[in-house]
Amino acid sequence: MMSQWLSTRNMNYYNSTMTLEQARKFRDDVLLIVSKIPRGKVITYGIIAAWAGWPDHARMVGHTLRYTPGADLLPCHRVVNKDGRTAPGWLQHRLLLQDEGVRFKPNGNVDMSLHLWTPEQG
DNA sequence: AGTTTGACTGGAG
DNA sequence: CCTCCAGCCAAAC
Repeated sequence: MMSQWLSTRNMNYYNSTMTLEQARKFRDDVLLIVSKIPRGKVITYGIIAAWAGWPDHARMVGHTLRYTPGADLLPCHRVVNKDGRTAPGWLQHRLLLQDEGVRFKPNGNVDMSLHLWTPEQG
């Protein structure tokens, strides 16, 4: 159940910015937020990281979603970068969003003015 | 143990 | 609109 992200890297956290406990909470907060994103809405890695209390860990949000087993059961396709760009190398990302009505701009990015969602919006 | 690599971000061209 | 770069930080080499 425990993600490989934690189980294989426990040692590192004690020498890094997070304790193991903080890393677990971070992961749980990330997954919690993602589970709450409404259909047809998107959120950014940075917003999630800040909400979880680690504003500088946007990259870790992406890493968590990609490598935590079970994260694929959540609507993690509703997470894009701050410009609305879909994940490089994940071809279905755009299609999954389009299936729920998300509009894309001519440059290929999500139209954030229409679909950005923040945790404060409930 | 040092370097490179990412589902990142902000700012500068 | 794009690319490039510095800062960011865990993971992979």
